[in-house]
This record gives sequence, structure tokens and C-alpha cells, in this order.
Amino acid sequence: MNESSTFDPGTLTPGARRILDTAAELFYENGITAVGVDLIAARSGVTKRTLYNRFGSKDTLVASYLSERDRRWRALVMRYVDARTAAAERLLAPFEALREWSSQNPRGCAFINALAELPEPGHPAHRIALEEKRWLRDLFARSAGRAGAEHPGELAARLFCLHEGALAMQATAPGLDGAHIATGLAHDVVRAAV
Amino acid sequence: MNESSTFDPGTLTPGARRILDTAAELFYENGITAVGVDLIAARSGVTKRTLYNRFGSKDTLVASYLSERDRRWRALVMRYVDARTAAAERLLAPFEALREWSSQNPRGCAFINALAELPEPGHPAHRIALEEKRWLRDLFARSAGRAGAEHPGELAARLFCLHEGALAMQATAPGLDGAHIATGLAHDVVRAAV
DNA sequence: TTCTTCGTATACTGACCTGTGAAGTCCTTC
DNA sequence: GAAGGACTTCACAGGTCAGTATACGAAGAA
Repeated sequence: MNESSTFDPGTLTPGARRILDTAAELFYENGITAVGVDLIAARSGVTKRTLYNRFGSKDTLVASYLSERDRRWRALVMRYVDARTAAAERLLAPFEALREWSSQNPRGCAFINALAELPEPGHPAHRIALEEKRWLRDLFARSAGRAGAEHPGELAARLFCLHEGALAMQATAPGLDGAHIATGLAHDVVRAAV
Repeated sequence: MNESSTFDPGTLTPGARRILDTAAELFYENGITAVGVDLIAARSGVTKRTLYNRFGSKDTLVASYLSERDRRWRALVMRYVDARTAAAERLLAPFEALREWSSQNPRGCAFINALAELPEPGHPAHRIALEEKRWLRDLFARSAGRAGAEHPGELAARLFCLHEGALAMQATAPGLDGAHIATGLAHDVVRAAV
């Protein structure tokens, strides 16, 4: 089997694939702690034994869930970034990705939610969530540098702040379109900084 | 006893006061679902029977925890707002409050965390968290109107987005000072809008 | 004195939690 | 036809969860 903490999604058995899809939906909709492995196994049409044979522990399953989400999110962002050529537009591309992502994920950011539920820094899910956020910050910083910003680090931090605000607003202001508001702000910030 | 879902902190018995203080610390540090009533009772130096005699259920205790936090946060914000006279400064005052609050609450926003853990809209804690956020948005909207913004609603939404971004960053970017970054952005946004 | 309030102590319920053991079936591949 | 991976069945361990039952003690107020 696989002793690492996450899994290459191409090597998953059909049962493991169903388990991970089911877990992803249940974790995102109901929270990680609130969902037990019995429910995941039952909804996947699989026994609990199979779940443990494939994933080893609930923590590993949680980590796999976040890891796969991370992979999809990065791919989406890079698709938007690579579709642009102008440096300023590449800097703003993650906000276009965010608008698409938010419309399909109404329960907010899975990584923010996971960090809220699993505060122990040693938890694998905690590490994965922080790495995802760091990746985006670094992407902003590289793009800001290439766009010729006078203070790339500060511009990146500002854009990251707007990004996080949009995600948090999905949970705290369900009636407002946080991604739309943050995108407008991001345009102003970039226009002022480059 | 008290059949309502929360409590007037002035009428708490000494035991109830200790329970609520202990619960607040444990919930904030470790998450709500992760903390059991047995631990809260033991740490408060109180039996579980007393906890249930005072609060009736864990859900009510959670609601009381958030309710008291909400009360303290609103008082802090209004202290900063009332210390200012110029309309633009009153509009920005919540960001000053946020900087003080953030420095004392490193685990991020208890309301965002609670919404992540308790997604059911019917949960009393869910309702309290949403009301807290709505209160701040309304405060921004009133202040924006008095400051003479051309689009008070949009300005309020933008400031709220920055506020939420700062709070989310406490969890997702532990090394950065989200409140500082958001405050800088807020100044620029207000300067451009009024 | 009697009643109420606030608290103690201990034991308990029934459900749920993550995780394991042991044995056996199905299916593909070599 | 042998081997091995994927999966099943089912029982069970060892704990923790929220919440309850019962009985008692101390203090203040009427």
C-alpha cells in the first residue's frame, strides 16, 4: 500500500477513488470533525475495512482531501495566469480564477475551514493548508516583481489580503459577492502600484 | 435558571462565570467540536452537573461564548469610533480596533472559525456569528454615508472585505501582520472614495 | 423553620468515535 | 492454474461524546 501521507490520484483503486470523492464532499459541506469514517464508508459503498486498508487513518484521508483540492486549485489558477501575457494581467489572473472557484464552492475556503478546525501545527492537514497559502503568496510576489512594482513584497501581501477577504466573506457575508468586490479592489491596487 | 440561549454576564453565578471563561479559552484555542464538556467542567473546578444546571446544553454554552465575545468586540470598536470626530476617521476606526484585537487574539477570528465548524444555519452559534458580521457591515455603511461617500454601500463592502482579509490572514499567513496591511489598504480606499 | 439557590460527588446511559482482527470472495494477470 | 491485489463481512476493542439520575451539603432569606 502507500505509507506516505497523501496519494497520487492516478494510482487510486476504484474503491479508494470513491472514498476520496465522498469524503471530499462530506468534509467540505459538514466540516472535518463532524464527519465520521463510518459515514464516509457507508456513503462510498465500501466497508470501513477498505477505507483503512487504502488510507491507513482518518488524518491521512483528510490530508489527501486537502491535497487533491490544492492540486485542482493551483491548476485552475495557472490556467488563468498562462492565458495572459501582459504582466499586470497575469498579476490579477488569480482573482479571475477565484471568481470561477467561488461560484462552485459556496461553503468558503476549505483550507481556512481546515485551519479553524485543526489548530495543531503538527497535523498534516494543517501543513498542507499553510503550504497552499504560501504558494499563492509566492505567486503574487513573483508576478508583482515581473510587473515592475516598486515594492513587490508589499503589493503581494496586499493582493493576498484581498484574496483572503473574498474567501472569508463567502462564509461571513453570504449575500455579498466577495470575489467580485475583491477583484475590483485588486484592480485599483495594481493600477496604483505599477 | 435561564431558559434563553445566552446569558447576561452580570447575572452569572461564580461557578457559571468560571465555566464560561474556561470554555471561551478552550474553544478559541482548540476549536469548538474538539473540546468536550467533561474537560470544561474539570478545568473550571466544577462538576458537569453544575455546568448543565447553569447552561442547559453545550450548544447554549457555545452560544454564550460567542455572544460575550461579540459584546466585547463591539464595545472595543465603539470606543475607537467614539474617540474620533472627523467622519473619515470614524470610518477607519474599526481598523484601529482590529489591530489591538488581533494582537491579543492570535488564533484568528472566533466567528469565522465557528462558522467553519458549525455549518448548519439553525445552530444558535451560527446565527450569532452572522449577526456580528452584519453589525460591522452596517456600521461601515452608516459611517460611509456620513463621510459623504458617493457609493456608501460599495465602500462599506470594500472595507468589510479588507477587515475579513486581515482576520483570515491571521490563520493563513501567520508571519504577516494582516491588520497592518488591511489598515494601509483601507486608508487608500477611503481616500479615493470620499 | 422551611424554602430556594448554588454547589458537591459519583455513577450511569446510549450513542458514537477511530481503529483492528481474522477469515474469505472476486477478479485479473502471469 | 497459481498468485496476488482489491474488497467484503462481521465482530470487537477501547474511548469519548453529550447528557441524566440520585443524593447530599451549605448558605441566606422568608
